[in-house]
Amino acid sequence: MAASIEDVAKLAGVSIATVSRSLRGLPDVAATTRDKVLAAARELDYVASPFAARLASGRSSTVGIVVPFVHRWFFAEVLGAVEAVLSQAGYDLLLHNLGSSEGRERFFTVLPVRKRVDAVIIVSLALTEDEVEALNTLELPIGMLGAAHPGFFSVRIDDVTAAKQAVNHLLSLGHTRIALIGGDTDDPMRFTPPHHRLTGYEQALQAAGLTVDHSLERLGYFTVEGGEAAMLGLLGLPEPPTAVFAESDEMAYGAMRAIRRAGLRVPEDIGVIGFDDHSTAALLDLTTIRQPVAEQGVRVAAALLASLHDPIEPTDLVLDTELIVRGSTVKAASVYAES
Amino acid sequence: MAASIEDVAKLAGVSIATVSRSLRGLPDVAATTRDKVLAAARELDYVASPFAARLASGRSSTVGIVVPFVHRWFFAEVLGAVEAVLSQAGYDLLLHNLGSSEGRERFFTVLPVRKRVDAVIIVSLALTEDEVEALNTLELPIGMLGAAHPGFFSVRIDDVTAAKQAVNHLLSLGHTRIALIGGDTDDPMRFTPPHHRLTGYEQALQAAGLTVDHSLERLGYFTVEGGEAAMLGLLGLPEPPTAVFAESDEMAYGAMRAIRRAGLRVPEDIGVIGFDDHSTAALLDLTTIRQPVAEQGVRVAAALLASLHDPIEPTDLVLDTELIVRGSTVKAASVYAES
DNA sequence: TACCGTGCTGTAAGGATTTTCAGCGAAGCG
DNA sequence: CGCTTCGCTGAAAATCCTTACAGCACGGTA
Repeated sequence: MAASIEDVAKLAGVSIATVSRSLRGLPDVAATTRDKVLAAARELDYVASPFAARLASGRSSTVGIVVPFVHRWFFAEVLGAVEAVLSQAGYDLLLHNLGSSEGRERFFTVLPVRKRVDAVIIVSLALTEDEVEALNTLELPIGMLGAAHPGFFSVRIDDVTAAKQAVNHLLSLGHTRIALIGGDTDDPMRFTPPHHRLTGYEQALQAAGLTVDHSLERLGYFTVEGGEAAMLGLLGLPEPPTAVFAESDEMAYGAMRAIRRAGLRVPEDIGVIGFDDHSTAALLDLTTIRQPVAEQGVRVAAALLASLHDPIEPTDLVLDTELIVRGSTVKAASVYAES
Repeated sequence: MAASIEDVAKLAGVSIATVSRSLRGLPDVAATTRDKVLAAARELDYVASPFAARLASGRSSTVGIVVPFVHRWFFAEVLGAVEAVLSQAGYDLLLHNLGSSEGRERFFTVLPVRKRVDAVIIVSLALTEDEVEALNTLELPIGMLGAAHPGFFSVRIDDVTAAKQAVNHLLSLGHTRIALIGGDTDDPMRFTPPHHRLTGYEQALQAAGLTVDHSLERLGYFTVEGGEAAMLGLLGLPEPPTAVFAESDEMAYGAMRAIRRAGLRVPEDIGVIGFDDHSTAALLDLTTIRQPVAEQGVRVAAALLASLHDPIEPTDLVLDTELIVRGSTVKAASVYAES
């Protein structure tokens, strides 16, 4: 049988109230008393029951995180960063993986985090008004990552600007026929990136005095296969593009594969730029836009922890992205492209 | 203010005990009574406080999962599978990411899952006796994934056999000088795979009547860079290998890069086989050994849930691996290898 | 008719903390 | 020296459920 606070109190010769205070490092405990308590606790190998503590205090020492797909690189990376911050602060992490739009719907109707977390992190979801309302009924600090919503604290990158960064890089190399391979802007999961990156793409072209050719915009799935299919479509055009901006590295990989299978070279015939700086981007020598993934995770987590003490204002923190130039846009020592 | 069980009882005109029973679907409640209670609960938007329930019942409805590095592909994949099973059963998932050997040590000394989970899943860790002892003090059902330990339930693949599968494939192609690029068998994180795969590699060679040449065994990091460095070493040998078995797809990627940078071709000059069937393996046209990752997750999770009702025996469940032949060992339409 | 089981329901005892409030001795102050 | 303040400690209420047990009404059995 595990020891209870009463056993510790008895052994230390104090009341349970004093044990509680000592163990939690509260003030108003004499140093000698505290030492006695700590010694007793150590001897009995005592740990407070978190559930009893949570029930009594009303605080759960837990934060919930909601991600669309844990197994995808971006989300797994975020999760790792968030977990590190929280566990170090003594907080538990309650993971909710949506997996599909049904899962998403279930989450927002059931709200399985109710009465069990102190704060919630929402990753990469563009919230509907109903969802916002549902979240508000929780009356908890909410942190968003990778998307923003008025009234909520958020950490993200500026997808519009980042997309411009990508397109401008292609423009600076002299390309004028630049295609876009992106995610479906009508995606039921309502990711924000596709929409914003498409906007950035179009704005960059217009700013350069080019007209937007919608036949060069291919929207589909956020996967390698999706990128490949989209590229095949582009290659079939009477006048194919000379460069492609893919909204994710994975789509870029698919595009590169399609280009090479068609007997063309990257970057000589068609330049490719991706987005994310996925861990394999360097390997595949893909030029891309790097976004600080772990940092975004650390920032939301830290902000939420802080908000538990003194409420913070719902700011929208925008982190910088960085252009990483590699061999898929600029002729260089591209291992896979060399003969 | 959120409604309490008492409010529901009052509204439904029954006692709180009946409310509790009704809401949890226990028998011994008249159908009409239950309906009244459910209606009242719905009207008040009532959800039981999990902490009060846990304190009163002694059950936590939570299972803890311990992974070395969440952000790595394999673990993220496992996590997703486990979460799906648990959340569907109404269980919470408490994530613990070790991150380093210090993190590992901290976990096993502090045992942060104490008094807060009903079961624990340990992923890919070869446990020391001290760690086993620590886990046993928890007196909880323990499930292992990707490793086994007598006395514990486990789900895994047979790394020795899988490694033989890989080497036999190379042998069947006529290779006789086959190198190994693997993980450090003295890794402080004590992953099991490196050790077993090395064993399988050696056994396969011996079974084929070949002598094991230790200069062809390169053990380092489980990363792209590690694989590349190892391959460089092999290429520098007086008589380089004609084929390489890498213990992970990522190391295989590194090896392929090193080979191509040296001006050699895959698979014509050197064949490469990996391990895992990582999501990018198809993209890079890498022959590999596929292991059922999600299935392992589903199996442990399900087994542990079952063990909460009636204790199961500590079986060791071994799932099959599968050889996936692609262009890195057999001349085919390898996109990146073509001139 | 007396008795017994059956099917439901309610009462009340936990469960293990946190936290409020009262209290006590000692020190400080005038 | 008397009174206040301060520092520390303990008693007990509060947190919100689950569950053992007792009890009640009713139909069935002997």
